[in-house]
Amino acid sequence: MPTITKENYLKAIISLSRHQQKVSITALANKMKVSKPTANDMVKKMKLKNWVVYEKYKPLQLTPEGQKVAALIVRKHRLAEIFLDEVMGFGWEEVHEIAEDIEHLKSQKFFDRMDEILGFPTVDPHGSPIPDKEGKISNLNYLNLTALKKGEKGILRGLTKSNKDLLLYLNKKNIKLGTELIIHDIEKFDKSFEVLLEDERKITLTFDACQRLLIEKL
Amino acid sequence: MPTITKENYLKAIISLSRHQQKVSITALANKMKVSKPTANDMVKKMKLKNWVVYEKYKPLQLTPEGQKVAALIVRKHRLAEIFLDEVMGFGWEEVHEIAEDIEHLKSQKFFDRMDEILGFPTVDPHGSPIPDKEGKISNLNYLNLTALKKGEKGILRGLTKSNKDLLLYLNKKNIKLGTELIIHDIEKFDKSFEVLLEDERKITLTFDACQRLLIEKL
DNA sequence: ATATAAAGTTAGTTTAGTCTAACAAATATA
DNA sequence: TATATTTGTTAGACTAAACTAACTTTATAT
Repeated sequence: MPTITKENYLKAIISLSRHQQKVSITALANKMKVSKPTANDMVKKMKLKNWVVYEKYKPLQLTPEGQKVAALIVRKHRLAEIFLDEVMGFGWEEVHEIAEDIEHLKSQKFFDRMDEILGFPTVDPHGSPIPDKEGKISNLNYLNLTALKKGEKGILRGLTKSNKDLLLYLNKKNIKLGTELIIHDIEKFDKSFEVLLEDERKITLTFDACQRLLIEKL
Repeated sequence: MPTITKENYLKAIISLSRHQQKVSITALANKMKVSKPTANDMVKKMKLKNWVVYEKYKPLQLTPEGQKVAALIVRKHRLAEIFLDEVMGFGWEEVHEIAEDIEHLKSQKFFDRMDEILGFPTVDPHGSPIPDKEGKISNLNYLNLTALKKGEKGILRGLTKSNKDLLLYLNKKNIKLGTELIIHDIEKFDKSFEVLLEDERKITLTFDACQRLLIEKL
């Protein structure tokens, strides 16, 4: 049984390995806001549980077993997020923090019932996929908005590296999951995107913002 | 900030002091399923936090401060129970276990929203009162069913010392919170109660069962 | 290629929560 | 009342998760 602490280390590792598949002790320590020796010790313990591949002085990686345990926590997190949003009426920008807490609950029944109430969703309100009960992640491979060319059309399906500010920004512009976007123009000098929305509004998104939007191309 | 462990000790103490106002170390150790030295140490720590009044070799008691902290956990527990029952469709007999886990969540917002969704209830599905946000318990002083005399009428408002078997038993007889009961007769030799229900059914309840039913007298 | 910086490790300490073994105090009972 | 039993305490040890200080490897940069 993973403790809450170890669950959080696992989450930190998968989160870090989304951007670089090999993870350093220092990166992990920073993410977890602990000292390097603490992260080091914990990695050794996780190795004993066969959750990570690790050799002294080398970067670490999750084992398939570690990935599964991690995916099941992510599953709980994301189900909680949708539940908070859709059933309890919390805003898109406040669900993450509460879900951080809920994801560590042990009751399997509780999450199964959420899943059922929500109609067995496969993507959460941030648009990220929800691992199934076996920890398998269906890879829907969405594109980055910056991969689209002038004139192309897509639907917002998710966000990467989402944070409060991005969520509030999108909320303000009334852009949600499912919103249809057409690339009207791309400004050469700063790579900003002029995007046309369903309701005919034309808005400008910085390149940085576009990099965070996951799109299903139409 | 109470840790989850200390929260559970507090809950154990209020639970024990419902039946005897002074609580012994041994009773606490048994309730928490830990050794006596462990309970002893913990009581010392709780004394430092000013949650209990305690002198060596004497029974212990919660301070007003300890009572408040405990009441706020009970509040979370009971809100969770109703939410699980009414919103998530769990059965009356399965909510307790899940709520044991949920009650330790830190997010105030989460419980406030539950409270709102449920219409600010003052009694939980087991019929026990819900402490308010300040930890105050409105004492509705319900009577024990055994306090009623032949011919008297009451409404089931709660249960004491409820357990799975009692809940299943009442479920089977279709007795719920709010069910109206009339004392039809009291059997002298075993003190069992013959009770008339709203739907004209006449059922027999053992004295033991009656002792667990909290009634609002009409 | 060597020196410096960055990254990782070891050793020793701390706090929370748990244990067992042994002893002391309070209570019950012959 | 004296003894036995129950209850409570002390002492010492363990594990998980954290820390700092000091040292070793590996990487980087003249």
